[in-house]
This record gives sequence, structure tokens and C-alpha cells, in this order.
Amino acid sequence: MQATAEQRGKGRIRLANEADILHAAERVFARAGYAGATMADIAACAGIPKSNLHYYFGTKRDIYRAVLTHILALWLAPADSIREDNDPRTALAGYIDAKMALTASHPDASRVFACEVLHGAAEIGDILRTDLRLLVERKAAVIERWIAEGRMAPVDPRHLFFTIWAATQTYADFETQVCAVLDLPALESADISRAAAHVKTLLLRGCGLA
Amino acid sequence: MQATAEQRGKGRIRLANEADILHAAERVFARAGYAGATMADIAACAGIPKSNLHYYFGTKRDIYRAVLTHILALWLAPADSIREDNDPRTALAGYIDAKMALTASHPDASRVFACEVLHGAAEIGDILRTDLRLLVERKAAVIERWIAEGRMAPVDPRHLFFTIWAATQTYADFETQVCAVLDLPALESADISRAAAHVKTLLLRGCGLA
DNA sequence: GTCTATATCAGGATAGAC
DNA sequence: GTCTATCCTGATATAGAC
Repeated sequence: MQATAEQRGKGRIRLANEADILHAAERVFARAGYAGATMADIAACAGIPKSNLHYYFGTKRDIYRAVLTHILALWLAPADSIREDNDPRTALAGYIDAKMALTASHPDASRVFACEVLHGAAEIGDILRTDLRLLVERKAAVIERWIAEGRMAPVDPRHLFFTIWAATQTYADFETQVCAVLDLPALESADISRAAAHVKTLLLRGCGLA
Repeated sequence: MQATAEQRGKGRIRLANEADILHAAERVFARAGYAGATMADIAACAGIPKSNLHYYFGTKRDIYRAVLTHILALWLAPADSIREDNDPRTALAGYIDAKMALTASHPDASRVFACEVLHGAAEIGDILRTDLRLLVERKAAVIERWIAEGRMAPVDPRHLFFTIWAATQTYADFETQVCAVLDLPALESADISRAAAHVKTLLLRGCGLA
């Protein structure tokens, strides 16, 4: 007797099709960017007739925004491990692990996000300036207290976030470059594990948490 | 009596126009990506009639490749400071400074490169697998010797490059995000200096070079 | 409520003028 | 050798059929 989405006015077919379309769109946008992606590509990838995309979502931009909304929810979650009552080493290691796991499990989401920000974040700039900024401010305050208490080396906490994001997401966003240098056809989970270990070793030691 | 480009068959007008087009193209590709950039945008930005782009370069793709070629030359140069006869701290600090300076002086170049790699490096994949890979192998060997001699902490040298590239280029590629978090309208040179100091502090300490 | 045929438009490329 | 008018493909979006 739960209030299912269907009861709120969305049919089973619509729900399934919307999910398929969003999933396909993430793949296509990740590979070609917003402008490079075509409705035909997305439709083919989703196994749905081209013009149905407009029926379900209206415009290409609407699909793109829906994909980004989904990604942002994923992206803001992992910072939970950075809490005052955790010790700095556990907290930061947990955060890096969570970001690496996300990067490994959702590389296309990472790429869509990266491409959006790279081109000026026209769609999500507001969210970056509000939700993301607020999140970082709160977590930076925690890190600043740890530093004041002498529990880790003095590091600019906001820039620390930039470095952690960059160092982890590079394995999704620039996978091509990583594979070229390492002479690998693609990154396997063992490679990601090695990368995570490297990032933790380097950055934790950098924070005086070795 | 020097062998000028003009004497090799390129007129003054052509040289000036080609330079203007490449400069404009870098801006436009950085903002919109390959697919999102239009010949009309590039022409407007260069102050040249649209169809002249085809006269000077043939196709849009030819312009893109010319831009990428120029960027790659810039990108591979800074690794020179990593030499056996330098001490590790100076060498790595110099490399990070050089990468940050490049990022600050050529943010659009960084973005075009990032976007190309993000989407699979169809145009420059070969160069990444040859020139870049070779460069990293040579420099990684130097770093491995420093580690073997106990002159720095054990760090995977290839992954160290990934982290340095990511940590520095994020200030160009994801400037929008950095500005959103720091509540700045744009990154000034003072902000870049702070960022460079942060990256050096964090990564050098991470390499046991504090 | 779901799917298809069609209109409209923008953008890259070419043929030809100066 | 340099520049301009024009073509034509291909992509989004809509109107209408089932």
C-alpha cells in the first residue's frame, strides 16, 4: 500500500523508459559532451525511438539537466566521513576511498560532471556556489580545528579538497591518458586499488598523517 | 636575408591570419569543446569572415589538430627540471611551479587538452602512447633512482605524475568550481600563487621532501 | 498514453567572384 | 592569392497518428 511513483501519476512504462534514457544519456554525454551528443545517439543507446526522447523529457537540455541532477546527488554524499568525532587519518582516508570508489563505479558520471565544469558550469554553477560551497565550508572548519589541535599538519583545507578531487577523479576523467602512460588497454579494479593506495599514501603523508 | 616563412611560401597576410585563427580557435574550443565550437564563433572571435577559415585551414578538424599540436609542444616541455643531477626537492618543486605557471598563463590550452583527453583523445591518443609515455618512463626512472638512494619516500613515480598533473591543471580546468568554493569571481595571480604553494607543500611533504 | 512522420534551422563545406 | 555567396547535410523539435 506504499505510495509508489506509479500512483503519483507515472506509469510503469514511463518510469522504465525514463531510467533507460537517463542511463543512456550519461554514457553518450560522457563520450561526446553536451554539444557532441545527439538525440539519435541517446535513443539508439537506450533502445528507444528518437522522437520519444522529446515525449519523455521535452528537450535535449532537459535530459542533460536530469543527468546532472542525478550526478550531483552522488557527488556530494561521500564527505560524510569528515566529522569532528572521527580521527583525521580515518576520516581523510575514508573520504579518499569513497571518492575513488565513486570514480571507479561511475566513471561516466565523473566525465559528464567534469565536462560541465570545464565549460563553465552554466547549468550547475548555482549549485556549486551554494550547496557545494556550504559543504566545503563546513568540512573545512572541521579540518581547521584538527590543525589547530595539532592533530595534522597545517594545510589549506579548501585547497586540500581541490587536490583530493583532482587526484581521484583523474582516474575517470583522464583514464585515456593514464592508460596511455601505463600501457594498459583499460583500468581494471586492481589498477584502481593501486591508484587509491598511492593517493592515500601521498596525500595523508602530505597532511602529516603518515 | 634570413629564410623567413614568407620566403618558404607563406605570405604575411596568411601568417597573420593563421595565427589569429589558431588563437581564436583555442578560446572557442576551450569554452565549448570540439563539437560545441562553430566555425562562425571562431571566425567572429578572430575577426575574419567565416568561409576564410576553410581557405586557410581546410576543415574544422584541421584547425582543431593545429591547436592541439601547439598545445602538446607546450605541455611536454616543463619536465626538463626532473634530471638526475638536480636534487629531488628542487626538481619536483620546479616541475610543479612550471606546471602551475603554464596552467595560469594558458588556461584555455589546458582546457582544450583536458576536453580532448576526457573524450578519449581520438586525435592525440597516438602521441600520448608514444611521446608522453616515453617522457614519463624516462623521468620515472630518475625518480626511482632517487627513491632507491633513500633521497625521497617511496612513491609510485607514474602515479606521482598523474597527481601532479591533476592537482595543478585543476586550477585551469575546474576554475569555475574553485571560484565557486572560494567565493571568487575569477582566479587572480595571487590566488594561483597560493595554490602553487599549497600543492608544493602537500606533495613535497607527501614525497618525504618536507 | 505512446509512438512516428515531418518541419525547420543551423552549421560545415564548396564553387566561384574579385 | 584572398574573400564571398551558396549549397546541403544532419540535428532538434513539433504536429499529428495510433
